[in-house]
Amino acid sequence: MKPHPSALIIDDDRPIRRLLRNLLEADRYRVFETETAQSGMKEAAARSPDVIIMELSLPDMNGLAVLQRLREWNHAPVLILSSRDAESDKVLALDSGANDYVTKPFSPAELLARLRVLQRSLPAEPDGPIFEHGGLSVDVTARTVTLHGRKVELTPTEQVIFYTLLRHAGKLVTRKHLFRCVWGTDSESKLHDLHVYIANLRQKLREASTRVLIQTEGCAGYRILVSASDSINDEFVEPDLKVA
Amino acid sequence: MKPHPSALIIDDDRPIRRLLRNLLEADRYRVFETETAQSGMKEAAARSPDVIIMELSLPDMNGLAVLQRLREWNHAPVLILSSRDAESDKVLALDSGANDYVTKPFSPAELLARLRVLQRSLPAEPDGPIFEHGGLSVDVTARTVTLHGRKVELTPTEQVIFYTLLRHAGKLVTRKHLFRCVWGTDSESKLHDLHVYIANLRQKLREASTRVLIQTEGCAGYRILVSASDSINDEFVEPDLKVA
DNA sequence: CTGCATTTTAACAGTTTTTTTACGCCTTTG
DNA sequence: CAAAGGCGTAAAAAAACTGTTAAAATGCAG
Repeated sequence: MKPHPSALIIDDDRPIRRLLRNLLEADRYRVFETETAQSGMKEAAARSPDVIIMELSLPDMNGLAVLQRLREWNHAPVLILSSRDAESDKVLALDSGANDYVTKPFSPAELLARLRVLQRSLPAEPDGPIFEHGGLSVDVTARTVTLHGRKVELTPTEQVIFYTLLRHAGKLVTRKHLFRCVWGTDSESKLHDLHVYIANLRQKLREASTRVLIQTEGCAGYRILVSASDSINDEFVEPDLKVA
Repeated sequence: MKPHPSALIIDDDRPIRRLLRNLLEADRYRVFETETAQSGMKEAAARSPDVIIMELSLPDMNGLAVLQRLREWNHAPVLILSSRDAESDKVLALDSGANDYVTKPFSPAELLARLRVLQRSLPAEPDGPIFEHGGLSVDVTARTVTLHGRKVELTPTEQVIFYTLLRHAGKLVTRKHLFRCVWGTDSESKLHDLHVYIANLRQKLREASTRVLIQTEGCAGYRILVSASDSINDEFVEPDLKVA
């Protein structure tokens, strides 16, 4: 999803256009506007907006015809914002390719909400966040960790620890913090367990690659380092990982 | 597109339900109906309707909560048909996952047109209803699964589980997600059932071919893998499947 | 009502994960 | 230097979880 979606307004009523522009820009849209069907179609082609807001009664062409011609090549969602509120108008418009129909006068908040619906229904859900750096790739939705091609099998608890370390890659993670993340308690009773898990993690990571290191820090906690190459002396980076 | 789309009505008002049923059946819908939110979610899971029409004020649960819980696993378009016409109701519902909002009393023709829009904008059911990969072919509309020529007979529940796993082939599917898809609830009470169904599925799949594997992942869920050949050592692929 | 298919329940076996236990290395410190 | 404490590793025990099978309950069509 673009950080700032764009909207194209096709309406011959200047006050309405200004009202819409203010509304949309307050909601962080990039706004384009035109008065006529002809220029509207040109703008739609030139700007390829994320959504189109259109009046049905345009000076130079029937709105329905515009819709049909638009739909031949453009798949951006179209919201009809019209003063005509006859049932037949609505049905015809919706069946001609419009995605929603709002009558004037309209509720600004509702219009914005309906635009959000159109935005939401558009993009096919992409795969979840994938972190990748130096042969280490973590697919959060698939819950898989691969280290230069080799799949690393982690138990649930190992995953929690690994992801927690990775989330703060390069930074120190205190044992206390790990206790809380894994067992929900900061009691020292699980100290032995942590040692065991760290050992297991190290072994599994070592079997796959030398590019990931878990350092021990004083009597405080651990720190994970990911290097771009196999050379230990390489500069270790601090990836900006976000894991659920 | 299925020849006869199905619709689920969730409304506690019997006359409204009858009105809607007549309307929809005249438009060649297969219609299911329930009165409560609880049974509504179960029906949504069991029938997997092409569209859901729902009242916001339900006797047993807030409609917004239903929407949000539904959206965690079900992507069928939802049209809210409510007597509440406050702007805040509309905005909240639309932002909670509803795809359209119509107030009672409503125009029948407009409602049908809006339903057609929802059908049209669906996840754009792509390459026809048949999925095929490495000897596994699934015809969703005919509800048949064949594995290198051999037909696999699956019970309805097995199909839901199988399709759900397949839809996220290669990805982890949590038990919670499966619970919701199959039973419409995330209660752990069905844990045993899930074990049984997975076992049955594995057996049926094994009898037909070794190309389909259902892996168990930690204490999280399952993951399905489909390979191109019978060799177990072959690289398992993650087909880009979209099943309705 | 009866019979069939499906779903649910229940019991048990098998596996994985977590925890416990034991031991050895290393550094610190009196 | 020796003792103590923190840490790493390995293996075994315990617990939790999952797989499998069979039987009982349920729901549905004829």
